[in-house]
Amino acid sequence: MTLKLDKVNRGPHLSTLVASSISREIAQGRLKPGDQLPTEQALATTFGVSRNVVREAIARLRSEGRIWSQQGRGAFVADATNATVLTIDYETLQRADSFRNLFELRGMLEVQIAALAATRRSDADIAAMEQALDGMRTAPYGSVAWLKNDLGFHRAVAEATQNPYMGQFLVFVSERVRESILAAGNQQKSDDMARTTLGEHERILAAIKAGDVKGASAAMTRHLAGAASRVGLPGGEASAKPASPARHSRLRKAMRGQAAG
Amino acid sequence: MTLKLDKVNRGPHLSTLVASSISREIAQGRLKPGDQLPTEQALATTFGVSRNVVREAIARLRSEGRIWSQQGRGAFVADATNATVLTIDYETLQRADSFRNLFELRGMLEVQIAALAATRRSDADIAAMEQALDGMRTAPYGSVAWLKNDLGFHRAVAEATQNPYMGQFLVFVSERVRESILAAGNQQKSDDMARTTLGEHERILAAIKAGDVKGASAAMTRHLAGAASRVGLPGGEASAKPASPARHSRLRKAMRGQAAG
DNA sequence: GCTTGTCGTGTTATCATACAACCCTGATTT
DNA sequence: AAATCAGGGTTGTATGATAACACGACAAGC
Repeated sequence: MTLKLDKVNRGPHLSTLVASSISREIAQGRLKPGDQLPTEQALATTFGVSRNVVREAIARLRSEGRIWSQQGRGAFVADATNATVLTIDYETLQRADSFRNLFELRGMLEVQIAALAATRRSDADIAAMEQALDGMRTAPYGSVAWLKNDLGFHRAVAEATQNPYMGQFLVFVSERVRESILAAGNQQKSDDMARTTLGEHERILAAIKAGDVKGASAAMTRHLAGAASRVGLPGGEASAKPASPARHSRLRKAMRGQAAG
Repeated sequence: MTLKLDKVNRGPHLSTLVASSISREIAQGRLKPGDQLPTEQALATTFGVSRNVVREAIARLRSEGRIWSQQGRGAFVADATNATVLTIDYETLQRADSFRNLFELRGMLEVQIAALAATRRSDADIAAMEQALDGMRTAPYGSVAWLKNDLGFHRAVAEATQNPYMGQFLVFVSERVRESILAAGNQQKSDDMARTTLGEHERILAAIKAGDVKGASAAMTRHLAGAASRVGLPGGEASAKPASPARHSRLRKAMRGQAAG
């Protein structure tokens, strides 16, 4: 497990290995923005693969905005801000602080989205939320169907903002959070949890239905606090509300260590 | 005259065209999750390109989590939630409502981030913000250096939350907003704007420095409202520019026979 | 001196072909 | 009937070749 990757470890495709190898060179600063990559032929020989595989890796990195290439000149490392895609790789997801940070981001989005949804929801949006809630009622807690409807509810809330990017971002973050939970693997189920969770959702729906902005965000905040405790996070800090101000120095130190990874 | 070359020629690669074509088929529902894609050979002949090009496109879509493939079987459309990357394609960016929606999302993030930053900022974070502000003071309004420091300020605020994902998401959204502004192409500069914008930033910094949560979010809200009016958002909207006439090259011929886009 | 045109070299973009690894199906064998 | 094996189809990889393009060197012309 200490071995990072040299030959056959992760991706079943050689192009994946080549791509992550180059990607790591960039992330760790051995290839700086503006630097020219070795030629495809050179990369092919150094990696011991065909030029075709190298090209697939390059195509992938180019689509991610990490590099750009021009015919006749070569391939160059792009500026970090030019990344056209937002991606969170699987490895960092498995870290405990990543989980907490992602959850915090999700909470920030959810609370604001709930407030916005309360002002813009349509009848169709309400119907979608109710349908998702029904799906949760009939499915066992924690089952695939339950999770699907849970996500569906939150997506319906996001779509009630009439802003498609809200749902897009929220689903993306939520899926990362879910993967992170699965990676941690510490979830215990009980009928009690099912009832509590359902009740939280119902309160959110009621507030949105009533057009109660403050009530919607408050209900969502409570739901997130409950969800946090259910997955073993220290509670109510999920919202954007300030928590204990005394702890930020210790927290900062922890974050500095992470930034190096 | 200052020559602007920001408009990069988006993907003159055949693999890019093939990838977005397949991607569109998925997005518009003609290819549903679980469906099997045509074979690489079939795609190559229908697109009129070599199988190599198709493979680069497939590699790209696979890295985005849109499809998955298995040797000996074929390639299949993945579930939408399995997407490992969040991407906003260039075409939708040019629509006026996309701009407005993105701006709204950015504002939601910024305001919450500012509030959180006011509770968690460190001395180093403050220093980074001040440095960015200095950079804005010495650069002409709207110049590359000015924009760089503007983004740097907001990134510094995001990093003051001690949550790396905040900066990651905010920068991503902000860059899309900026591209969207460039696509619209209607920005007028004045020294007045420079002073106003700087003042708004200074108030944000002061509130964060003082640990004033409500003040920080209020100052950020004001800044965003000002920025919105400066890019002509509230009453008038960013004009939707018609697509520039595509240069006629051999490449486009490969796209014929493809569903109308 | 300076510009302009041409050419050669190196690199990427694309094409074409071949083989290996693998999956699936169905006939053959046990 | 069950296990085995052969065959075709598909993706994964390798290899070689050609076209398009960039860039510097060099010579020709002013």
